[in-house]
Amino acid sequence: MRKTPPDQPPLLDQIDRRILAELQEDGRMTNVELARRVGISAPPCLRRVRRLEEAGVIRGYHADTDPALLGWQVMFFAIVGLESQKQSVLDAFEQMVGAWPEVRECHMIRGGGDFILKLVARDTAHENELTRRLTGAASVARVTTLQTIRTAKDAAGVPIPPE
Amino acid sequence: MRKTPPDQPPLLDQIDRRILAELQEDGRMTNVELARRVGISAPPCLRRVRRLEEAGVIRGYHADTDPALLGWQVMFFAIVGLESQKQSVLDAFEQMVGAWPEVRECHMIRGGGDFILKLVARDTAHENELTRRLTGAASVARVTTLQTIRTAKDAAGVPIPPE
DNA sequence: GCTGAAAAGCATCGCCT
DNA sequence: AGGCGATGCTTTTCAGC
Repeated sequence: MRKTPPDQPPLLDQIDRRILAELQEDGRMTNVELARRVGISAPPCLRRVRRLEEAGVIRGYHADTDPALLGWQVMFFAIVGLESQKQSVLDAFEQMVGAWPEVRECHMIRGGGDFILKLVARDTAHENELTRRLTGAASVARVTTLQTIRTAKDAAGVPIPPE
Repeated sequence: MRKTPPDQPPLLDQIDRRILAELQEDGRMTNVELARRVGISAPPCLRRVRRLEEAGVIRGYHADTDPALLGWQVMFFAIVGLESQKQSVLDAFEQMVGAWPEVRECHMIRGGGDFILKLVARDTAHENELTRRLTGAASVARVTTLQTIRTAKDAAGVPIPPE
């Protein structure tokens, strides 16, 4: 089957893409420097950045901090299976782990009733305690943890395609 | 090169912690606004930020972009087991996936010879292709993929403890 | 360590091409 | 759409506390 829709006027042109790539790399770059790098002057560059922010393409800017230097020596993933796929159970689980500061990410997995979580812990004892809290939580059927011992890659953002 | 950190006294005081919490939330906040929020004037606030950057506590700043709006409709994790735990095999695998733009994170897992990867794909066909590329890569023994269908939480940075 | 003033640089607006 | 020039803020340095 052929592709259905003809391409609309590209919402993002080449300059927008370069802006996004630059700001994903250094989100605190000044607008003047950004404009210089993408080859336009500062005012239209700022207009483009604002437009990208308002369109939701840029959702925000965040400092990237070193977990170990802040006392989070352990990072681990947890794959959590629930006993039910009822919406109310899923929602309750998301709400619970959403309130735990150690849970940094929570994604529902295709297939039903499973989640993958990314967590930080101060040390192994803390990790064990968090795992026990997960295992013992309401509606949790099984928990598998994967402790990371080395991060070979941790890239910001997503690839910006050349198009 | 080796550097011995001479830090037994609290390297981070209460103000530093508030600076980190604010910049994790909004990495593009002006220094004047940051200083106002943490209750000091701008010059010492800027000095503290520079010190945190130079100490490696702040590793960088990144724009947070919307994957779906940039054409990455699928996010998934892959748990990859290798056939060997030899260092040269582990290194070769890390180097290979490190060069794939679709691989956003690659963590070695405790237990030996396993990795967890976070990837983005344009669509399900692209996801399948990436999975096949992983499965067929040198030294890869098994691949389990977990496609995310909903992200309930995706927090920036790490918790800043009150201490 | 902090404050305050001052110089340089930046963000941002209005207007023009 | 992009660029130029003007204005007000912000950043940054430098004194002095």
